[in-house]
Amino acid sequence: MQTVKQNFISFGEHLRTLRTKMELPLREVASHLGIDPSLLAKIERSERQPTKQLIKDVANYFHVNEKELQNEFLSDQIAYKIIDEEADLEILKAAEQKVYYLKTHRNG
Amino acid sequence: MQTVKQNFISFGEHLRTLRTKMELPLREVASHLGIDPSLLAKIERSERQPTKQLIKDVANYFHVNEKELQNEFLSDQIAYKIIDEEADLEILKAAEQKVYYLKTHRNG
DNA sequence: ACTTTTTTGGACATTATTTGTCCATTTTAA
DNA sequence: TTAAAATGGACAAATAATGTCCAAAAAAGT
Repeated sequence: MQTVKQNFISFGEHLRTLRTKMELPLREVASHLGIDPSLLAKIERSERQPTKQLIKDVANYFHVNEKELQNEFLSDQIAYKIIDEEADLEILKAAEQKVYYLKTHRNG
Repeated sequence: MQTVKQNFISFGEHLRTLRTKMELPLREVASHLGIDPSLLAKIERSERQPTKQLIKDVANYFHVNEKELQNEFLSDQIAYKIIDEEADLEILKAAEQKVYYLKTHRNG
């Protein structure tokens, strides 16, 4: 049996899942991460954004892959942006092309 | 013959193309747009971001589609973000799924 | 070569946005 | 019903972005 990855879950929701599965209160986890419990709660609810350092700390604390968490957070940001700019999903394809273009044309 | 759309061109580059094709100096266009020539230059070079109002003004001034310019700018932002976070292009798919998910789950 | 116009780019004050904390209130569970 | 946990608003502090001014560099014109 393998884990089914639901990649429409936000970083915050994922974080909350990790925490609640271990039955830890905000207080406990926040303390280990060196932040205020209220801030942790806000991050879980996507009312605040995690810093890179926090993502790293979360990955260490819960023994999950850091890069995966980073990607998760980044895709959140992109999704939210598209929604509140009411943009067409087409722009993702355009963005992809731009990434290719920019990467192949770096330094010249 | 139809126009070939190169959608890896940034908003700024597009703007510069529009301006130079009409052989207008920064001074001239900036004045019509109500901004400093230096700011316009920076926007053309993607050193500053256009406001929504400016995108609208640009669309009017050059008689081009506003929504298209908006999308162009937005895809720039996403592309730049991916590049400087050194993120995997996979996240675009994840973002797309999140958009679907969030849109279908709005209000509940 | 000289002058004028255009463009670039740094410095900087201003404005806007985001962050993290505190604390009161609400919710949950014991 | 009381103790612990979670929420959420307010707010100061930190950070980031904006737009202007101006001097220097580059390009165009004579």
